[in-house]
Amino acid sequence: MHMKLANLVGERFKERPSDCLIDSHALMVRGGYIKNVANGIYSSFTPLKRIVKKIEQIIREEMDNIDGQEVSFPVVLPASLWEESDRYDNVGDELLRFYDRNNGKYVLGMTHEEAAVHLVREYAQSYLKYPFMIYQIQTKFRDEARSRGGLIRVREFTMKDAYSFHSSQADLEDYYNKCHKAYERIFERVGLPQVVSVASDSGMMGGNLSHEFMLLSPVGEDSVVICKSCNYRANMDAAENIVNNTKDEMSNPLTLVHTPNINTIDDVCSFFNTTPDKTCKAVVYQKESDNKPVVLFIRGDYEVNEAKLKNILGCDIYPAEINNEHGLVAGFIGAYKLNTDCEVLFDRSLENTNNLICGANKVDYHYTGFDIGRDTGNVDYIDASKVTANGTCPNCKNNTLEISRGIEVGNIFQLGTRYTEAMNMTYLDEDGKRKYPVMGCYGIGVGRLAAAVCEARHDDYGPIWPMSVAPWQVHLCAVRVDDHKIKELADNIYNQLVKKGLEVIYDDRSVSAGVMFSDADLLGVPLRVIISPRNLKENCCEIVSRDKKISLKVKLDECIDQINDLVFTEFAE
RNA sequence: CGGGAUGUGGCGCAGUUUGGUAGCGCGUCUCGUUCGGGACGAGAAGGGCGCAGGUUCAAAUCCUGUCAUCCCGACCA
Repeated sequence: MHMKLANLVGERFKERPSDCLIDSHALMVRGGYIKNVANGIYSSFTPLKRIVKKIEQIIREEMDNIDGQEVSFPVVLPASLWEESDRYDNVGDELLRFYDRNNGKYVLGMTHEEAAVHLVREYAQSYLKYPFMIYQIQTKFRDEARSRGGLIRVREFTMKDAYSFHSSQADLEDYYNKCHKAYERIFERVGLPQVVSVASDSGMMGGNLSHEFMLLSPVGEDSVVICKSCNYRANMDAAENIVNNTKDEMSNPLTLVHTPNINTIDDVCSFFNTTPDKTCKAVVYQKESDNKPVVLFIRGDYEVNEAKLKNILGCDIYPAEINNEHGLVAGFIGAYKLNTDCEVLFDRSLENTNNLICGANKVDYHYTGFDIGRDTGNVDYIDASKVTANGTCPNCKNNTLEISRGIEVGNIFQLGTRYTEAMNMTYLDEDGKRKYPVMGCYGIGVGRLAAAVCEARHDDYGPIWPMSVAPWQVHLCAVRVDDHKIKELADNIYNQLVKKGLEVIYDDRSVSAGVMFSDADLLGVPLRVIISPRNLKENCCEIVSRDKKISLKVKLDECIDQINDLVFTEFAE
């Protein structure tokens, strides 16, 4: 089998495609790794396919290492399975629903909890069968509202998803920790030791404890809260916001002020010549369940964390249109004497505040001197605001929180009995009683992980793949193949390297060195071997690493062993 | 689903304001000269301007509709 660059299907581009915003996307297009087929749907060329295979193999080894058994679920699932778990109607539009020729309802699998339960519920009827974990590496489809960033966020993608089943919560927790460690090994082996785990919001998966594995990167889509003083790390959606207010010594009396056309916090601040933290704003949402508005009061300088609010309300929410019903006066909603039949909530950012400016529930009027304790009586405060930079750490209480962006490359969930109960999967326990097994689930986006490696490890000229996932181990360049001696020698070295069992891409095109090296940069193979007249004169070949850290001249009769050594020692990460 | 932008040979773009029947760079093919970081010369192929209507003697340019892509937001195991 000859793997010559001249025959490699796919073209490489000199120029950056205009619609590629992030580097990994641009380099994967420029390097002939991917081609867009439709919105959020890509084909892969051979280089990416080889990378993905290696990543999958690493994942497989680590999953098998924690006693996982590889299985395969269908991509197309009957709606009835999703109705059993009550998700058919509860998951949003990202679940692609369709009908077959007999008008049967089906969905494209976006996650496989139902299929996993379906596969094992007859088998695992005795406590003696537990625990066990099954996993697959397979295509998922999620009809995302907006795909972006090349392989970072797509609609069709390959994912490793694992499902564990336990006869106790304690056993689940034990396994969860094992899986956490396995994930750390996976990310380290693919060349991303810097991936961190953060506490996360469980979202549509249900269940309790969950973690996300994040590659911190400015192009990431998630906000991650990290404490500089301790090891607290959480997704913004799950981060508790701690606000320590101190009251002014004197509470001024409530004073009605005429504020014509002043209906945003910015307007209020410039009108009163003050700052947003001295204001109380109202944010109105509508509940998905009954469409009723919910009013949340929050200090003017904080933002609503909709994920947390959603969890508190127990249903989906969306921004409300305020049409001056329910006693709500758009732009002038205030907590004092708000006469409404809506649910009213107070964020903890308002706890222990006074002398704030708030709306007066009357067009063109605000109050100053609002003292929440005095003017609204005793209210309960909820945690529904976003953490801010330099906020207080919920763990160590220092004001050392930082906010970064992160690419979520994997996650792990303690699901509990959410699915086994809904789908009536039970087993007989030691004590003779019928119980619901406890589940965990564990995902890694394979394509996204490849993109993340590229994002974290590249220069202006191309990706710098680690040996563990590189499409080839050695990139052999024959400069000046019109010289018969060069051609013969390079062919010979190629054959010897292949005979050694090395994965070699061989460039014997009759092109200028610049073209050859640029293409090699785009393919990002860790070791480059250069045969050229110049080297031949010294009876040498040149071995350089893609990251430029190694550059050697090696005698020809030693080069095969030397290359072999480098691949399996120096670069064996 | 809101807001913004863009669709012109394989890729990157100009031309649109002021309608006159499409151009540049890269790439591709042929020949020759070059040859260690995207060489040079000569020649050649390839698009009718996202799509559908309309206005006009004439539309890439104007109008209407529609589709697609990208960006911001909403949403998201």
